[in-house]
Amino acid sequence: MGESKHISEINPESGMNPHDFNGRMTISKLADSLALSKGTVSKALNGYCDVSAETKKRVIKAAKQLGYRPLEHAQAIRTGRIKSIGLVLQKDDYDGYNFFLKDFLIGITQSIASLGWTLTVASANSYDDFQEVASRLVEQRKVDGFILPRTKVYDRRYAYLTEMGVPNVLFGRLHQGFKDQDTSVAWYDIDGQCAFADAVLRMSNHGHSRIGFVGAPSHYTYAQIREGGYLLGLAEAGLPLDKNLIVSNMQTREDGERATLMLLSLPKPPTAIIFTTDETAIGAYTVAARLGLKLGRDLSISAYDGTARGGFMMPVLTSYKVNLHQAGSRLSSLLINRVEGVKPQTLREVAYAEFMKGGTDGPPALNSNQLAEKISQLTMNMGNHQY
Amino acid sequence: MGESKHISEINPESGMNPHDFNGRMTISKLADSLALSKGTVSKALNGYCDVSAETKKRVIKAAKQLGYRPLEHAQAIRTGRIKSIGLVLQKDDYDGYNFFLKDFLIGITQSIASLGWTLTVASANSYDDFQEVASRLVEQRKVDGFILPRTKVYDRRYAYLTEMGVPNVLFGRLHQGFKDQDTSVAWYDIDGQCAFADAVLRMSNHGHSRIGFVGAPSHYTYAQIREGGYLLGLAEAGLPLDKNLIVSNMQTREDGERATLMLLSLPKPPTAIIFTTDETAIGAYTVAARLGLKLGRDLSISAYDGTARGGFMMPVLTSYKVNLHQAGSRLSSLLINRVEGVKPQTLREVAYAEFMKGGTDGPPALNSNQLAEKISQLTMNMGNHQY
DNA sequence: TTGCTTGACGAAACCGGTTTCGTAAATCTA
DNA sequence: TAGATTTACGAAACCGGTTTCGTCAAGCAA
Repeated sequence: MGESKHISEINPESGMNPHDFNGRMTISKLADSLALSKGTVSKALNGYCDVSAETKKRVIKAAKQLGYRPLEHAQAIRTGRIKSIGLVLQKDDYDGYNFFLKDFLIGITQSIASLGWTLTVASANSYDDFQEVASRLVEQRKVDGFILPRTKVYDRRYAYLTEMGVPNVLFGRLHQGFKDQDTSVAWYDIDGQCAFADAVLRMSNHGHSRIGFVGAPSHYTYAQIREGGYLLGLAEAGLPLDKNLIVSNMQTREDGERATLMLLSLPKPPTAIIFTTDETAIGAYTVAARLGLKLGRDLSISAYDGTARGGFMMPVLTSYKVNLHQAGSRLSSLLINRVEGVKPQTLREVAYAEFMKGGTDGPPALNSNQLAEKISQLTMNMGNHQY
Repeated sequence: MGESKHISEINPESGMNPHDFNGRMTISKLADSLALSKGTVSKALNGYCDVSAETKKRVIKAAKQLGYRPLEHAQAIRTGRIKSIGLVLQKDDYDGYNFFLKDFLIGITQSIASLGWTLTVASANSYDDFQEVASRLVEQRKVDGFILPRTKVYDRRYAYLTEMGVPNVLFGRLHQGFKDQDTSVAWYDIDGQCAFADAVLRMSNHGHSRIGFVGAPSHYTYAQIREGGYLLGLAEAGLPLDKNLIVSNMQTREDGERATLMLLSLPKPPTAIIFTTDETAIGAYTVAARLGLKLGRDLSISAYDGTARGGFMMPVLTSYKVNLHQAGSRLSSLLINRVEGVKPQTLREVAYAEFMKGGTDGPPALNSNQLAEKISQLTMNMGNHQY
């Protein structure tokens, strides 16, 4: 906030010396060297049709030779396009993606770099804050559009951006009945349904008939989809649905502990539990250790995400691995298309998670009754004072 | 790559409707409403001294009322400042920070948002690639300077940027003898030396006299500094230095396993091991489990980083927690100062890691000889075929 | 041949800012 | 009070691009 400025104040100690870049090739210099006007050069480079094919070739060749690259923010003041993708991290978001954020970011940046686009990262404290952060970025033209990770069933970020006419692509789908669902939503999703159906079938094939499910907060679309997969899997395996075996709205590791405990305390406990996320599944390790149950034998579990920390556990957590590098890459590609005016209806993709066999699932050593018996003995021995 | 463009081609389906923002307050409109020239308004807003104090007040007030905010990339074409910080993620970087990347990014973005700066994230495949990525960002004026995480002893990124006159701030220090060390380096570091000296003292206070050390790749400055802390701690505790107790250049969890095994196979094994990173320390869990050693009793370990996955382990890993949110915040502040011409000599800060007591350290149940005895028995029983 | 298109380019306006420079009025000297 | 400075602002150039518009020459049909 300098109160005064003079020409002489230009600081020679300043880190960036503007003169370093005075040799930069500008469109005017390029035009001079071609004996054309800069308008014509601009038009040639941007593919306007009122420039002859021959001239276009000459210009493009010279541009390459002389290393001309337009200054994108100079273009932007006219075109309104800054060639930048926005990603807003939410501080209050409890996400396993944290563990793979680097993969995701590299996926995005690698795929956009060759197109001359960049990634602008911002952060918000909450969903409400998002609105402010996003509008600042858009008004300041820092960003042409947004990738919206962790889609909620009714996603206010999507609603807000779409209303403002700001391009966006969802990582995950919306609720079926969400307004404009059919016309203006672009998304990329990794299908949880088939993965969870598969998980149930695997457990069933191991010989489990009572299979529990630990769900995520239901405002996330993925939570509903994965639960749907669980139900589908039960149906396909010919197993009855027992609502007591479903615990919903679990998110943290501690939630996972509680959920595991609740399920194992049932009169007829499940011999296998399928967790919506690796995070909650980790909670089962603690409970199993306390109860003296061996995972993969006394109790089978499997999860979804395929995060590194599942691989750190002993035994390694059986899970479905999500390719976040690819997700970042595809999402940014979809968004760029969206910014360039492609209709959202055509910008929808589904990918699939990859099964990663760990050591936490296997044939049940005990049936449900035996397991209940064992648990009650064990907790008795422990004086039952912990629970 | 449209081969031709016509006015009529403006796509009404295009996501971003430029007209949405035509209502934006520009400096010209602001000037009109004040009956001043836009030059004067610009000068008033930028604190030039040839505008009367009264006019300045009027202008600033009106700007606030009308919600005027300059378009930063329009300013940039004249000033050369885009008010953006660059961060290049390296794909080949094996880093524990991955687990805290979100914290780090939020730390950066939160502290710069209020100043109107943004964060531009890019990625490179290697240190060589860094040069290309960085120069593209600078030439295109996408970025005013860089935060350089994971400083190496001889950091080529720093050398390159400094030579090009591009502002940068290191996360970590350089080697003492690095050229320009004293004049042109700005950095933020979390001091590992005192943490590792402290770790040794704690183990010593527990009653350990043979304390091992597992080091990180020595081209990282932090590896040298932390090892220095270990040596300092031994001296302070009055313990002799036994070079057999030091294993260097370890990075992954598997490295940690190997290192632990090597140390425990010594004729006089350490009863405590201090790991440079959480990552390598995790490897000790596997080895301890295999050998039937109870961490925190038969073998004590402590580490550094304080990553979440240390907290997931059982028992919880004793570690020193690094505040990456704060690091991001301070680094960006230092960089902005650097960009604005503050001399690097004054842009150096040290912070300290916080001790996090877990369950992996405690008084030794066995002395070194007893431990060796136990290990040899255990490995015998296992038929010794695994090693 | 004449008149009408069309093609291909340049001049100039424009985008939203910053900065230089000129100058009238106010203030200060002598 | 005249002359010299300052003060405070406007006009206009400028940054590096894009886009509109005018125009001239070539090509076309009548």
